[in-house]
Amino acid sequence: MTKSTQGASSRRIGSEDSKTRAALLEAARRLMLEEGYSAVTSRRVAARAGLKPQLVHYYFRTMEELFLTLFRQGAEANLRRHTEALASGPPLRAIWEFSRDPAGTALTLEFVALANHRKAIRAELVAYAERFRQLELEAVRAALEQSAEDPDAWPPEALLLVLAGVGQFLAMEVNLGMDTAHDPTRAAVERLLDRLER
Amino acid sequence: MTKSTQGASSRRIGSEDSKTRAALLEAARRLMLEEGYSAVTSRRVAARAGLKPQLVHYYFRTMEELFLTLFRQGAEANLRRHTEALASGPPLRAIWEFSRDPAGTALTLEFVALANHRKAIRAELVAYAERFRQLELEAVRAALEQSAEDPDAWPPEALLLVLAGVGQFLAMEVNLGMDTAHDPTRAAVERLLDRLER
DNA sequence: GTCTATACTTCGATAGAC
DNA sequence: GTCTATCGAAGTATAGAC
Repeated sequence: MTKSTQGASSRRIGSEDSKTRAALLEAARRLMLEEGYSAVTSRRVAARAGLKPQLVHYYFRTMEELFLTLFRQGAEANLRRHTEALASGPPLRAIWEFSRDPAGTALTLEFVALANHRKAIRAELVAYAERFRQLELEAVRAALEQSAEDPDAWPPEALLLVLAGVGQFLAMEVNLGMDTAHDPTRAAVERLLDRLER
Repeated sequence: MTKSTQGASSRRIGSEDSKTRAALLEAARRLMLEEGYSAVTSRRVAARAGLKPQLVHYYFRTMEELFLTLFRQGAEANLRRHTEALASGPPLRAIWEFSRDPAGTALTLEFVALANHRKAIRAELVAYAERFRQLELEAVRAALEQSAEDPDAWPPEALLLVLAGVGQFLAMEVNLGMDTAHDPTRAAVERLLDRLER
């Protein structure tokens, strides 16, 4: 279902557990974070890893395949970490902290920009985003049931999107070097969380 | 202060009110919206406008100058429209509608991604973002003074960032084709606005 | 004031050597 | 299984012709 009808290009490809391949992925990840997705070219990735450019196309059929691999790797890791965080502490706070993390948000934003005009990447991104949403939604529902809050005023869906939306918005601005109106906003959200959790 | 110490390149540049120049800018805007900033290359912009690639560099010293011009144009127009909207109707609703507009958000997102690794563009984007924030903050303050809401629980700063953050977040997801949990969130925000305005 | 001929660099990708 | 030689297309930018 994944490598089906596409570019019959029968070129040979390197094994998935190659050390070189891992180095290329790591170089790509850093480049993307530091200079944006458009800096992730075969030549620059290779240079960053101290390798020859052609190696990128030995381990990845196309640049898109490299992007997809990079995204899946990060998304799976995040999914694991987030699942654990939701289980081991107050879940609403976990969602808030996760959403407002600047480094994570920077990478996400690059992938969203990329996804906006690359079909395959959008499909992958949306699929993972839905998994995150369901995971978080369950956690928020459980948390709200234990609180004395009126669920009609702010249903779990709305509370989740407020935490995620405001968190990511703040993180995005922090990455740009902005902080106007951030302090009172963070404080207000923290008060809300205090009221809802414990 | 703007075109100071930089690339002494004494090349001649076309006049700002040229029809060709406007066509190039319009082509660039469309490309950026439809395929992202990385599709905005001199060759593609020209092709889109039905012109020769070299013309891009006659009207703009560098591609960055084209991006800056494009951004300023849109930002100024938005500033005018938004100022008007804030004055002519319920301001909190105006902010909410403005923030959750998918087309506007798509362009903004591209510029943010671009700004994350281009100094000059970041400076320009941050400057305009601050002007927007001050403008909106005044409007929110005025609106809250007329409502019976407790200003300590949700100060103007926090209310503004919730409306802007959640709105943009929803718009971003809409652009990706997502809508899970959107309806209850929109409804909750609308109820809040109903309570605060009128 | 407007546009073109042209130079040089970097891009993704493949076929074939070890 | 791993890497290199090489190609054609596309990128930015400049100098100079009209």
